[in-house]
Amino acid sequence: MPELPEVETVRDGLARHVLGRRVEDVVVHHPRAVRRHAGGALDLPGRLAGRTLSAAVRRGKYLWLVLDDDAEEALLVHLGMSGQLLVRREDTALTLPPPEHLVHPPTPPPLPLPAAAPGASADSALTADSALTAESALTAEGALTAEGALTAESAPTAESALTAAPGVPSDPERHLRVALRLDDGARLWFVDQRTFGHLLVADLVPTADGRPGGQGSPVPALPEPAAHIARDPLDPDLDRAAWARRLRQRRTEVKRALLDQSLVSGIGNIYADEALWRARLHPRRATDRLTQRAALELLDASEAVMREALAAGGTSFDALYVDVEGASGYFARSLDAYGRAGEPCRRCGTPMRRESFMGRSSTFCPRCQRPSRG
DNA sequence: GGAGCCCTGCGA
DNA sequence: TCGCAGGGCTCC
Repeated sequence: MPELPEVETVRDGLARHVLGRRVEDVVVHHPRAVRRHAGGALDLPGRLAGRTLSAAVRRGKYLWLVLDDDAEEALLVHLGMSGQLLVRREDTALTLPPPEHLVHPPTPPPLPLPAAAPGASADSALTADSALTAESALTAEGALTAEGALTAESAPTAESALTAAPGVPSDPERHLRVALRLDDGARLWFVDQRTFGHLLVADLVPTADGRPGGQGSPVPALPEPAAHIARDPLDPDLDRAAWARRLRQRRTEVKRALLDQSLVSGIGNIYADEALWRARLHPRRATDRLTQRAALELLDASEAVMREALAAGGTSFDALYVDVEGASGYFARSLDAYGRAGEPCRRCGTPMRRESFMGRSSTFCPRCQRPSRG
Protein backbone atom coordinates (compact mmCIF):
# COMPACT_ATOMS: atom_id res chain seq x y z
CA MET A 1 0.00 0.00 0.00
CA PRO A 2 1.18 3.52 -0.50
CA GLU A 3 3.14 4.70 2.48
CA LEU A 4 4.55 8.14 3.04
CA PRO A 5 7.49 7.73 0.64
CA GLU A 6 5.16 6.55 -2.12
CA VAL A 7 2.78 9.43 -1.49
CA GLU A 8 5.70 11.82 -1.68
CA THR A 9 6.71 10.26 -4.99
CA VAL A 10 3.20 10.87 -6.25
CA ARG A 11 3.21 14.43 -4.97
CA ASP A 12 6.43 15.09 -6.80
CA GLY A 13 4.95 13.61 -9.98
CA LEU A 14 1.86 15.76 -9.70
CA ALA A 15 3.98 18.83 -9.11
CA ARG A 16 5.81 18.18 -12.32
CA HIS A 17 2.90 17.11 -14.51
CA VAL A 18 -0.36 18.80 -13.60
CA LEU A 19 0.44 22.12 -11.93
CA GLY A 20 -0.84 25.12 -13.81
CA ARG A 21 -3.43 22.98 -15.58
CA ARG A 22 -7.11 23.87 -15.45
CA VAL A 23 -9.72 21.21 -14.74
CA GLU A 24 -12.13 20.92 -17.66
CA ASP A 25 -14.49 18.33 -16.28
CA VAL A 26 -14.82 15.63 -13.68
CA VAL A 27 -16.63 12.30 -13.67
CA VAL A 28 -17.26 10.46 -10.43
CA HIS A 29 -17.44 6.76 -11.22
CA HIS A 30 -17.89 5.50 -7.69
CA PRO A 31 -19.63 7.47 -4.94
CA ARG A 32 -17.65 5.81 -2.18
CA ALA A 33 -14.51 7.52 -3.44
CA VAL A 34 -16.03 10.90 -2.57
CA ARG A 35 -17.93 9.82 0.55
CA ARG A 36 -16.16 12.42 2.63
CA HIS A 37 -16.84 15.27 0.27
CA ALA A 38 -19.36 17.47 2.04
CA GLY A 39 -21.50 18.05 -1.01
CA GLY A 40 -21.43 14.46 -2.20
CA ALA A 41 -20.76 13.02 -5.61
CA LEU A 42 -23.05 15.38 -7.44
CA ASP A 43 -21.38 18.45 -6.00
CA LEU A 44 -17.74 17.56 -6.57
CA PRO A 45 -17.50 18.04 -10.37
CA GLY A 46 -18.87 21.56 -10.13
CA ARG A 47 -16.43 22.40 -7.37
CA LEU A 48 -13.49 21.42 -9.54
CA ALA A 49 -14.44 22.45 -13.04
CA GLY A 50 -12.66 25.57 -14.18
CA ARG A 51 -10.22 25.56 -11.26
CA THR A 52 -6.48 25.67 -11.79
CA LEU A 53 -4.22 23.25 -9.94
CA SER A 54 -1.67 25.56 -8.38
CA ALA A 55 0.31 23.48 -5.89
CA ALA A 56 0.81 19.85 -4.87
CA VAL A 57 1.28 19.50 -1.14
CA ARG A 58 1.69 16.57 1.23
CA ARG A 59 1.56 16.01 4.95
CA GLY A 60 1.90 12.46 6.13
CA LYS A 61 -0.13 10.36 3.75
CA TYR A 62 -2.51 13.18 2.91
CA LEU A 63 -2.00 14.87 -0.41
CA TRP A 64 -3.72 17.96 -1.75
CA LEU A 65 -3.87 20.02 -4.90
CA VAL A 66 -4.46 23.68 -4.17
CA LEU A 67 -7.19 25.15 -6.36
CA ASP A 68 -6.40 28.48 -8.02
CA ASP A 69 -3.89 30.96 -6.68
CA ASP A 70 -5.91 32.35 -3.83
CA ALA A 71 -5.17 29.23 -1.80
CA GLU A 72 -8.61 29.03 -0.26
CA GLU A 73 -9.59 25.52 -1.31
CA ALA A 74 -7.90 22.29 -2.22
CA LEU A 75 -8.64 18.89 -3.65
CA LEU A 76 -7.63 16.60 -0.81
CA VAL A 77 -6.66 13.00 -1.56
CA HIS A 78 -5.94 10.07 0.70
CA LEU A 79 -4.86 6.98 -1.18
CA GLY A 80 -5.88 4.55 1.51
CA MET A 81 -4.51 1.10 0.92
CA SER A 82 -4.67 0.75 -2.80
CA GLY A 83 -5.22 4.20 -4.26
CA GLN A 84 -3.35 5.51 -7.25
CA LEU A 85 -3.22 8.76 -9.13
CA LEU A 86 -2.45 8.29 -12.78
CA VAL A 87 -1.74 10.96 -15.34
CA ARG A 88 -2.73 9.81 -18.79
CA ARG A 89 -2.31 11.54 -22.10
CA GLU A 90 -4.22 10.84 -25.25
CA ASP A 91 -1.26 11.02 -27.54
CA THR A 92 0.68 8.21 -26.02
CA ALA A 93 0.13 4.73 -24.76
CA LEU A 94 2.97 5.07 -22.31
CA THR A 95 0.89 6.65 -19.64
CA LEU A 96 0.24 3.68 -17.44
CA PRO A 97 2.49 1.85 -15.08
CA PRO A 98 3.21 -1.72 -16.03
CA PRO A 99 0.17 -3.87 -15.28
CA GLU A 100 2.08 -6.11 -12.94
CA HIS A 101 2.43 -3.21 -10.54
CA LEU A 102 -1.29 -2.74 -10.43
CA VAL A 103 -1.77 -6.24 -9.22
CA HIS A 104 -1.52 -6.76 -5.54
CA PRO A 105 2.21 -7.26 -5.35
CA PRO A 106 3.42 -10.35 -3.56
CA THR A 107 6.00 -9.65 -0.94
CA PRO A 108 9.28 -10.40 -2.63
CA PRO A 109 12.25 -11.91 -0.89
CA PRO A 110 14.09 -9.23 1.04
CA LEU A 111 16.86 -7.46 -0.79
CA PRO A 112 19.72 -5.51 0.71
CA LEU A 113 19.41 -1.74 0.65
CA PRO A 114 19.55 0.24 -1.46
CA ALA A 115 17.05 -1.83 -3.36
CA ALA A 116 17.17 -1.81 -7.09
CA ALA A 117 14.01 -0.74 -8.82
CA PRO A 118 11.89 -3.58 -10.13
CA GLY A 119 12.85 -4.63 -13.58
CA ALA A 120 9.81 -3.19 -15.27
CA SER A 121 9.80 0.40 -16.37
CA ALA A 122 7.23 2.48 -18.18
CA ASP A 123 8.65 1.13 -21.40
CA SER A 124 6.88 -2.10 -20.67
CA ALA A 125 3.58 -0.34 -20.16
CA LEU A 126 0.33 -1.50 -21.66
CA THR A 127 0.31 -2.30 -25.30
CA ALA A 128 -1.11 0.21 -27.69
CA ASP A 129 -4.14 -2.01 -28.16
CA SER A 130 -5.20 -2.06 -24.54
CA ALA A 131 -4.49 1.62 -24.22
CA LEU A 132 -6.79 2.27 -27.15
CA THR A 133 -9.49 0.21 -25.54
CA ALA A 134 -9.12 2.23 -22.40
CA GLU A 135 -9.27 5.49 -24.29
CA SER A 136 -12.44 4.60 -26.14
CA ALA A 137 -14.04 3.43 -22.96
CA LEU A 138 -13.11 6.67 -21.30
CA THR A 139 -14.62 8.67 -24.11
CA ALA A 140 -17.82 6.71 -23.90
CA GLU A 141 -18.04 7.21 -20.16
CA GLY A 142 -17.03 10.80 -20.37
CA ALA A 143 -20.22 11.45 -22.26
CA LEU A 144 -22.22 10.56 -19.18
CA THR A 145 -23.24 13.24 -16.81
CA ALA A 146 -22.06 12.90 -13.27
CA GLU A 147 -25.44 11.61 -12.30
CA GLY A 148 -25.50 9.14 -15.15
CA ALA A 149 -22.11 7.84 -14.26
CA LEU A 150 -23.21 7.31 -10.72
CA THR A 151 -26.25 5.33 -11.62
CA ALA A 152 -24.21 3.48 -14.16
CA GLU A 153 -21.47 2.72 -11.71
CA SER A 154 -21.91 -0.94 -12.49
CA ALA A 155 -23.19 -0.34 -15.99
CA PRO A 156 -22.72 -3.51 -17.98
CA THR A 157 -21.67 -1.66 -21.09
CA ALA A 158 -19.01 0.34 -19.39
CA GLU A 159 -17.89 -2.62 -17.36
CA SER A 160 -17.48 -4.90 -20.33
CA ALA A 161 -15.76 -2.23 -22.31
CA LEU A 162 -13.39 -1.75 -19.45
CA THR A 163 -12.65 -5.35 -18.77
CA ALA A 164 -9.04 -6.01 -19.41
CA ALA A 165 -7.55 -9.04 -21.01
CA PRO A 166 -8.00 -12.24 -19.05
CA GLY A 167 -5.20 -12.94 -16.69
CA VAL A 168 -4.84 -9.37 -15.55
CA PRO A 169 -6.67 -9.38 -12.23
CA SER A 170 -6.47 -5.67 -11.65
CA ASP A 171 -6.28 -2.77 -14.02
CA PRO A 172 -6.83 0.97 -13.83
CA GLU A 173 -9.97 1.01 -15.93
CA ARG A 174 -11.70 -1.49 -13.73
CA HIS A 175 -11.01 0.41 -10.53
CA LEU A 176 -11.31 3.92 -11.88
CA ARG A 177 -13.16 5.97 -9.26
CA VAL A 178 -12.81 9.58 -10.34
CA ALA A 179 -11.56 11.01 -13.63
CA LEU A 180 -10.47 14.61 -14.16
CA ARG A 181 -9.88 15.98 -17.65
CA LEU A 182 -7.36 18.79 -17.80
CA ASP A 183 -7.06 21.62 -20.29
CA ASP A 184 -3.97 20.17 -21.93
CA GLY A 185 -5.85 16.99 -22.80
CA ALA A 186 -4.37 14.94 -19.98
CA ARG A 187 -6.52 12.89 -17.63
CA LEU A 188 -5.87 12.66 -13.96
CA TRP A 189 -7.32 9.39 -12.72
CA PHE A 190 -8.00 8.35 -9.19
CA VAL A 191 -7.92 4.56 -9.23
CA ASP A 192 -8.56 2.54 -6.11
CA GLN A 193 -9.16 -1.17 -5.89
CA ARG A 194 -10.21 -1.47 -2.27
CA THR A 195 -11.89 1.91 -1.98
CA PHE A 196 -10.31 2.81 1.34
CA GLY A 197 -9.01 5.95 -0.29
CA HIS A 198 -11.04 9.07 -0.81
CA LEU A 199 -11.01 12.48 -2.35
CA LEU A 200 -12.79 15.72 -1.51
CA VAL A 201 -12.76 19.48 -1.95
CA ALA A 202 -12.28 21.42 1.26
CA ASP A 203 -11.37 24.83 2.60
CA LEU A 204 -7.81 25.53 3.58
CA VAL A 205 -7.34 26.59 7.18
CA PRO A 206 -4.27 28.16 8.79
CA THR A 207 -1.71 25.88 10.40
CA ALA A 208 -1.58 25.99 14.18
CA ASP A 209 2.10 26.91 14.25
CA GLY A 210 2.12 29.32 11.33
CA ARG A 211 4.58 27.15 9.45
CA PRO A 212 3.97 25.70 5.95
CA GLY A 213 1.11 23.22 5.73
CA GLY A 214 3.26 20.52 4.26
CA GLN A 215 5.83 19.49 1.70
CA GLY A 216 5.38 21.30 -1.60
CA SER A 217 4.17 24.76 -0.65
CA PRO A 218 5.27 27.58 1.64
CA VAL A 219 1.66 28.52 2.36
CA PRO A 220 0.87 28.08 6.09
CA ALA A 221 -2.44 26.35 5.52
CA LEU A 222 -3.88 22.90 5.04
CA PRO A 223 -7.28 21.39 4.21
CA GLU A 224 -9.65 21.45 7.14
CA PRO A 225 -10.25 17.67 7.18
CA ALA A 226 -6.49 17.16 7.55
CA ALA A 227 -5.99 19.85 10.17
CA HIS A 228 -5.74 17.27 12.97
CA ILE A 229 -2.94 15.44 11.19
CA ALA A 230 0.43 16.02 12.81
CA ARG A 231 3.57 16.83 10.88
CA ASP A 232 5.48 13.82 9.61
CA PRO A 233 9.07 12.70 10.28
CA LEU A 234 10.29 14.22 7.01
CA ASP A 235 8.82 17.63 7.81
CA PRO A 236 11.51 20.15 8.81
CA ASP A 237 8.94 21.94 10.95
CA LEU A 238 8.20 18.91 13.11
CA ASP A 239 9.10 19.87 16.66
CA ARG A 240 11.01 16.76 17.59
CA ALA A 241 11.56 17.48 21.25
CA ALA A 242 7.91 18.41 21.71
CA TRP A 243 6.91 15.21 19.95
CA ALA A 244 9.08 13.15 22.27
CA ARG A 245 7.59 14.85 25.31
CA ARG A 246 4.04 14.29 24.10
CA LEU A 247 4.82 10.65 23.37
CA ARG A 248 6.13 10.14 26.88
CA GLN A 249 3.08 11.79 28.39
CA ARG A 250 0.83 9.26 26.75
CA ARG A 251 -0.11 6.26 28.80
CA THR A 252 -0.19 3.71 26.05
CA GLU A 253 2.02 1.37 24.07
CA VAL A 254 4.68 2.74 21.81
CA LYS A 255 3.48 1.15 18.58
CA ARG A 256 -0.02 2.45 19.14
CA ALA A 257 1.42 5.92 19.65
CA LEU A 258 3.54 5.68 16.51
CA LEU A 259 0.43 4.90 14.50
CA ASP A 260 -1.47 7.81 16.02
CA GLN A 261 -1.55 10.35 13.21
CA SER A 262 -2.29 13.19 15.58
CA LEU A 263 1.10 12.72 17.26
CA VAL A 264 3.26 12.17 14.20
CA SER A 265 1.84 11.34 10.80
CA GLY A 266 2.73 9.13 7.90
CA ILE A 267 3.78 6.06 9.86
CA GLY A 268 1.80 2.95 9.01
CA ASN A 269 2.05 -0.60 10.22
CA ILE A 270 5.07 -1.45 8.09
CA TYR A 271 7.16 1.57 9.01
CA ALA A 272 6.18 1.27 12.64
CA ASP A 273 7.61 -2.24 12.77
CA GLU A 274 10.72 -1.14 10.92
CA ALA A 275 11.32 1.88 13.14
CA LEU A 276 10.77 -0.13 16.32
CA TRP A 277 13.19 -2.78 15.15
CA ARG A 278 15.84 -0.16 14.41
CA ALA A 279 15.28 1.54 17.74
CA ARG A 280 15.27 -1.84 19.52
CA LEU A 281 11.93 -1.17 21.13
CA HIS A 282 9.24 -3.73 21.76
CA PRO A 283 5.94 -2.68 20.11
CA ARG A 284 4.14 -2.86 23.44
CA ARG A 285 6.66 -0.88 25.43
CA ALA A 286 4.92 1.65 27.65
CA THR A 287 5.39 5.16 26.28
CA ASP A 288 5.65 6.71 29.73
CA ARG A 289 8.63 4.50 30.48
CA LEU A 290 10.68 5.78 27.56
CA THR A 291 13.47 8.24 28.13
CA GLN A 292 13.51 11.41 26.07
CA ARG A 293 16.58 10.08 24.34
CA ALA A 294 14.94 6.76 23.47
CA ALA A 295 11.92 8.59 22.10
CA LEU A 296 14.11 10.78 19.92
CA GLU A 297 15.99 7.74 18.69
CA LEU A 298 12.70 6.20 17.68
CA LEU A 299 11.84 9.30 15.71
CA ASP A 300 15.27 9.24 14.09
CA ALA A 301 14.70 5.62 13.12
CA SER A 302 11.32 6.46 11.62
CA GLU A 303 12.82 9.24 9.59
CA ALA A 304 15.75 7.13 8.42
CA VAL A 305 13.67 4.24 7.18
CA MET A 306 11.40 6.63 5.29
CA ARG A 307 14.28 8.50 3.70
CA GLU A 308 15.79 5.24 2.53
CA ALA A 309 12.48 4.11 1.09
CA LEU A 310 12.00 7.45 -0.60
CA ALA A 311 15.44 7.25 -2.13
CA ALA A 312 14.72 3.75 -3.41
CA GLY A 313 11.17 4.54 -4.41
CA GLY A 314 11.75 7.64 -6.39
CA THR A 315 14.19 6.13 -8.78
CA SER A 316 11.89 4.27 -11.12
CA PHE A 317 9.37 7.06 -11.38
CA ASP A 318 8.82 7.75 -15.02
CA ALA A 319 8.05 11.18 -16.39
CA LEU A 320 5.00 9.91 -18.20
CA TYR A 321 3.02 8.48 -15.39
CA VAL A 322 2.28 9.01 -11.79
CA ASP A 323 2.30 5.74 -9.98
CA VAL A 324 1.15 5.35 -6.47
CA GLU A 325 1.13 1.68 -5.96
CA GLY A 326 4.71 2.42 -5.60
CA ALA A 327 5.88 0.38 -8.28
CA SER A 328 8.87 2.22 -7.60
CA GLY A 329 10.86 -0.02 -5.57
CA TYR A 330 8.77 0.02 -2.49
CA PHE A 331 8.06 -3.65 -2.62
CA ALA A 332 11.58 -4.46 -3.57
CA ARG A 333 12.89 -2.44 -0.69
CA SER A 334 14.49 -4.25 2.13
CA LEU A 335 12.44 -4.77 5.23
CA ASP A 336 14.14 -5.78 8.43
CA ALA A 337 11.05 -6.58 10.47
CA TYR A 338 7.73 -6.44 8.66
CA GLY A 339 6.78 -9.74 7.10
CA ARG A 340 9.85 -11.55 8.43
CA ALA A 341 8.21 -13.71 11.08
CA GLY A 342 10.22 -16.86 11.64
CA GLU A 343 13.23 -15.52 9.78
CA PRO A 344 16.41 -14.69 11.68
CA CYS A 345 16.80 -11.20 13.08
CA ARG A 346 19.38 -9.36 11.01
CA ARG A 347 21.11 -8.22 14.19
CA CYS A 348 21.19 -11.26 16.40
CA GLY A 349 19.86 -14.19 14.41
CA THR A 350 16.96 -14.91 16.77
CA PRO A 351 13.83 -15.93 14.87
CA MET A 352 11.54 -12.94 14.43
CA ARG A 353 8.17 -13.21 16.16
CA ARG A 354 4.80 -12.17 14.88
CA GLU A 355 2.01 -11.16 17.21
CA SER A 356 -1.43 -9.84 16.60
CA PHE A 357 -1.85 -6.45 18.16
CA MET A 358 -4.46 -3.76 17.63
CA GLY A 359 -5.97 -5.90 14.93
CA ARG A 360 -2.72 -5.62 13.02
CA SER A 361 0.27 -7.86 12.88
CA SER A 362 3.48 -6.85 14.57
CA THR A 363 6.77 -8.48 13.77
CA PHE A 364 9.70 -7.96 16.06
CA CYS A 365 12.80 -9.61 17.45
CA PRO A 366 12.02 -11.12 20.86
CA ARG A 367 15.65 -10.75 21.87
CA CYS A 368 16.65 -7.29 20.63
CA GLN A 369 13.28 -5.72 21.32
CA ARG A 370 12.45 -6.44 24.93
CA PRO A 371 9.35 -4.92 26.53
CA SER A 372 11.35 -3.90 29.57
CA ARG A 373 14.70 -2.85 28.21
CA GLY A 374 15.98 0.62 28.88
C1' DG B 1 -7.83 5.52 24.99
C1' DG B 2 -9.48 1.54 22.43
C1' DA B 3 -12.64 -1.64 19.60
C1' DG B 4 -15.01 -2.18 15.38
C1' DC B 5 -16.00 -1.31 10.85
C1' DC B 6 -15.40 -0.20 5.98
C1' DC B 7 -13.74 -3.08 1.30
C1' DT B 8 -11.61 -6.17 -2.06
C1' DG B 9 -8.68 -9.82 -3.68
C1' DC B 10 -5.67 -13.35 -2.62
C1' DG B 11 -4.27 -17.62 -0.60
C1' DA B 12 -5.04 -21.48 2.32
C1' DT C 1 -15.35 -20.73 2.15
C1' DC C 2 -12.98 -18.15 5.24
C1' DG C 3 -9.15 -15.52 7.16
C1' DC C 4 -6.16 -11.89 6.40
C1' DA C 5 -4.29 -7.40 5.08
C1' DG C 6 -4.46 -2.31 5.81
C1' DG C 7 -5.63 3.46 7.48
C1' DG C 8 -8.61 6.16 9.54
C1' DC C 9 -13.05 7.35 11.06
C1' DT C 10 -16.96 6.56 14.31
C1' DC C 11 -18.57 5.17 18.37
C1' DC C 12 -18.03 3.56 22.95
